[in-house]
Amino acid sequence: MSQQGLDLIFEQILSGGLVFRDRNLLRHDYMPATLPHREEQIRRLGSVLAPALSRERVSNLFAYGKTGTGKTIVTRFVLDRLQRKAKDHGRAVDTSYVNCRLAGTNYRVIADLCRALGEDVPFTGLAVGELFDRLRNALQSRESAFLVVLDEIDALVKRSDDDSLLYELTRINERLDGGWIGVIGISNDLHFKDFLDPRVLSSLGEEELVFKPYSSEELYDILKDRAEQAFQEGVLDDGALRLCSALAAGEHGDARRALDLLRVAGEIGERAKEERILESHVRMAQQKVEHDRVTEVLSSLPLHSRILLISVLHLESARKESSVTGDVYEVYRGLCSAAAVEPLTQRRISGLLNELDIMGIINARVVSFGRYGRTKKIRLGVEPQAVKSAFGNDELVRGLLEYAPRGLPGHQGR
DNA sequence: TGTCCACTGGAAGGGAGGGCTT
DNA sequence: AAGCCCTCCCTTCCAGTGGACA
Repeated sequence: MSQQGLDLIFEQILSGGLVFRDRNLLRHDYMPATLPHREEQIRRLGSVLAPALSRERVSNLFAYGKTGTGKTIVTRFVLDRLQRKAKDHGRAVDTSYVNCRLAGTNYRVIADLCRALGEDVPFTGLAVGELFDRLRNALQSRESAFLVVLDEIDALVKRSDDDSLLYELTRINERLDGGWIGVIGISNDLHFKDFLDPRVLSSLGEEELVFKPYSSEELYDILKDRAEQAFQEGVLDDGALRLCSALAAGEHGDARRALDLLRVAGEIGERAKEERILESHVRMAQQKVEHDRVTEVLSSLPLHSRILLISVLHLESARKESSVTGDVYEVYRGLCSAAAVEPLTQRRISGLLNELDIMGIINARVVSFGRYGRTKKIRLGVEPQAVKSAFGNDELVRGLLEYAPRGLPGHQGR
């Protein structure tokens, strides 16, 4: 491309481009001035948290609903307004937002909370009890209200199979006479409550807030609101907007998904130098969004999961039917020895297969063959081509893609 | 009706890699 | 440096299981 051509692209982007006026409005972390169809939840959450302004303790709250139903943005929205109000009136309200799935462990969640209060803590090494002490001391010395948002709180409980963190957090106020802590738990698993200790549940679930999936019409309103400012006038076809809403509504009313589709559709049109964004662009966007998700997940897989996935791939291309755990494990061991890698045990592989299943990369189903035992039937859940291209950069694994394990077709499936 | 297969999945624990306090 | 305590990733052990078969 000539330097002039490149210059032109940059200029176009700087002037907002032919398609977009401001594409950032279509990102899901963008905070709009209003949140359509969530007035009820905003009011409820606002009234639960309002006492914080006068330093009174607030009830803990538990918000649940599926992904993209506005839980996170509503919470952030209300906290943001609350903090502004507090500032106007010279009151101190500290807030912290932690995504428990990203944080990963109890330790890291509390460490994040400590840091939000200005307490410097190491990323590992301390006893959890010690961290709690530090958190308590920080709260005590600040004498402020501390509102904590624990997003994807279910990940924490399920992973560590231990809700002591939540128990301690909800009880921390009992031993404080200066500041206090209010917990807002967010979960997209509606059955999450079943995992909780009744004591935690009664304390955390003092208030409950439910986020229903958006309907297609509601999504349309949300998208229209943002699209009007995000796109240049007259660029976006109304049919494209309707299709985005309908597709996302089909996927449990996910606003995040709808915004992604719209943004990617715009970008596809922009790159093709189209003057209008039509339904066809949304269809292409849908494919691209899915492809990107798979590629991202695949490229973040650790070595053994990669070898395992290649084993499934080999079996599937050799047989055209689903394989069982034992067969997959055998091929996996073969590949490991070809790559001079120490294989993991079958128990561990069984766990990895479950993980791949949850991610949607394979489909695994427990079946019984009666006299011939009980096992998992395993099929690849993504396009073989996607696996090959995602692993293309991995020298070690790329060799295994070409490697033909011995005795594959002769080994009959049942 | 009992047996038996090929696993599944829970539980416990080891050890590597890390940091803290004394 | 020693003694703790943490997480992460893994192994070992083993009870449990659905359903075809004798």
